[in-house]
Amino acid sequence: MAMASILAGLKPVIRELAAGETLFASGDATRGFFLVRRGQIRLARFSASGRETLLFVAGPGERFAEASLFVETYHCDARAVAESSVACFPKSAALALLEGDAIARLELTADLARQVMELRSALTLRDVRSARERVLGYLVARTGVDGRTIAIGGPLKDIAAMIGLAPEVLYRTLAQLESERIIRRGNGIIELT
Amino acid sequence: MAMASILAGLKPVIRELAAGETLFASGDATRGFFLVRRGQIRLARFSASGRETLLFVAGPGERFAEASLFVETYHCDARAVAESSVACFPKSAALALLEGDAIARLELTADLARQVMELRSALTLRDVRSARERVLGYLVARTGVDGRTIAIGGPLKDIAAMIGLAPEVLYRTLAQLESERIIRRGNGIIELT
DNA sequence: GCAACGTGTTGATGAGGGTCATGTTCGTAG
DNA sequence: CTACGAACATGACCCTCATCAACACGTTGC
Repeated sequence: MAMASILAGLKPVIRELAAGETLFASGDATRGFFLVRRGQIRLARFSASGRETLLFVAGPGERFAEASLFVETYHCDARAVAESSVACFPKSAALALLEGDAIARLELTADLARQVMELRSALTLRDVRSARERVLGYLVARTGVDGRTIAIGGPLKDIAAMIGLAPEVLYRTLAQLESERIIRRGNGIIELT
Repeated sequence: MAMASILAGLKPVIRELAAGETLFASGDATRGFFLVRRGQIRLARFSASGRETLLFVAGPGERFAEASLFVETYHCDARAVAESSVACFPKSAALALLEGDAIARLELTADLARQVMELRSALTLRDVRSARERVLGYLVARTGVDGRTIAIGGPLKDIAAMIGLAPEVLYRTLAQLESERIIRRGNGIIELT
């Protein structure tokens, strides 16, 4: 991951969380940003009326609350869905690194810019109503340099969640595309024809 | 807008585009990032098979291709949907400013972080299947400091597009919420009760 | 004044994906 | 080797949202 060399310059504090435990709450003073090592952290916001808005569910390898580096208090609640382990990168050290190290600075900015691009792509993909077209759009966007093959890392149901489809619908759609010879599947690989 | 003071340090090149005109194409050397002044710019990617993936449609006041500052070539096509005017902020000047000016640097990074947060919120909102809950989630997320009122800028159909609903569905949902006394509407304002 | 246009609004309809149920395959722990 | 669970797969049903249609309303143009 691009952030590795940045993170290497910081001393994260490892924090273990039980299922349901709160990492931080809305209004708390920001301590820094986090990286999920194990488990899942759920970021949500509660409105005045008590209604909950789910913002993000961070899984292993994912960072969250990066934007907290630039604000004084957290604007959402972070709670562990399951028993989890997170690395906490303190705000002061991260900002100091951002001030002093030109490489780290460019890297963080570039990484954020890349995230913006990816998120925009993901968001636009959701505008595609048809499951068939959405799946095809996802596959096309994820083709490697040859423009034909897609490596499947992890279970299909995760992909389904990522593109906003029920797992069954993704299974069905892939099966249909395969029967129409539009894709070929095998061994963690999908190939467009 | 947060970027205003950054942008002030650069000398944008104003470019007028006719409807359908191409601003840049995939593979072109990156010139910088852009700000839409008037019209709409459509960012899309074409796969090897000719299939198109829509990435983003930037409207007035929106920037795009910020990530191009950190890569050598554009990874998508930018075409004007309608007759448009864009400001082009040259890559070299933006990067130099990012190197030299600590304030501008923090501002750009903070702005990108904020965008990441917003995009994540928008993406998560799409996971809400029910139109009713999605609209409520959007409203709650957009409440001002009082936690009750939402200012409506622009037509409702734009909001519908933003949250991924057909305009009719949004009209209906708002009407229903109003009839249930959950919201009140009037004069470009929606109030939660 | 009227026509043209876009937004907002509501009704009727249908297709498409969600959900539930059931079964199969595969990997892994024991 | 077996047992168990998770992912994968597929069938059936249903509900919801997209779509089409018709219309009201305000604005702009001539």
